[in-house]
Amino acid sequence: MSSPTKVAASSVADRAAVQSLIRIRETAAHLGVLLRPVFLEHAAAKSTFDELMDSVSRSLTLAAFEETASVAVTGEGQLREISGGKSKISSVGERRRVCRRRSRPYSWTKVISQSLDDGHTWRKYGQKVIQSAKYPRSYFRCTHKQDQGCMAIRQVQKSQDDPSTYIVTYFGEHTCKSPSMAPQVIISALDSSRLISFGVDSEKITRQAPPPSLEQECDEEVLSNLTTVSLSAAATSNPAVAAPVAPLAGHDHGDVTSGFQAHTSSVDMEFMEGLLEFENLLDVDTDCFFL
DNA sequence: TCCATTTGACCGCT
DNA sequence: AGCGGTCAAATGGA
Repeated sequence: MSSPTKVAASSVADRAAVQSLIRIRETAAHLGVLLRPVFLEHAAAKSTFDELMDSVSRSLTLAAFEETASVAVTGEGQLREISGGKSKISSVGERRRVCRRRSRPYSWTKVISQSLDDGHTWRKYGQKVIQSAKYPRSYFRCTHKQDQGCMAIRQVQKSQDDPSTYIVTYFGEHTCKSPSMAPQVIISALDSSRLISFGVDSEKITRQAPPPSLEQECDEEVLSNLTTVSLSAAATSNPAVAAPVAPLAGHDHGDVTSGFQAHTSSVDMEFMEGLLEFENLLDVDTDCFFL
């Protein structure tokens, strides 16, 4: 164990490095958006750009992990109190749970043009008008949260630029055993490889996500945060991601796939919307580790 | 009657 | 204090 001071210093350096990488990626992502028409015509330009984004993403992921790890080592005493702070008990009584974790450091975003059917069944649990956003944001959780403790969550919002497309942000991974598993981005923070992998790896899914108790929402969220998801340009070259799933009638188990139904066609992985989430990695505290 | 969606209110985080 | 995420009662459809 290194001294807390030393680790703290390196943590500051790591953080600065990560922030620089985030800026780089932000800029590159902007560029990517601007060059979209060019990419349509020049596949080579697209693949080069993808490579660039991939490199940045990987660097960012690794740097963020380093930073996260150092926090994990030193941050024991700085654990944020989950249920602490203001625990207002409203007149409604104890209807509300005090413990609601917000931190979801790992996410990835898709911009999809027609279908929101990703092969999973989602249940809408909220909708919110977002400041400075034209369209409201809808909140979905996996239908199997109750029966299988699946903590996958997604947010859907119409694109302001192109209302015919939706910006879908996923949080956590599916641990449910849905027969219509869509490709998932899976990695365990405890996985020594620390690599980003796209595609289905059912072994990892089942192994890393012990079915949590349904009454332990807070702990469940900690578990879900263990899933490291990084949006990588490599995803665009992965057919499994580019062509998610066949519609397969959408409804398995008799559940209704929530949201705006249509048929899947093109799925573009976009980085823009995922960038800010990545910054959350900086704020990831020891909640993400079993300590 | 059951289940998904809607929506206002609550609450965490910055 | 304000914004965004979540809860849960109300509502509606099958």
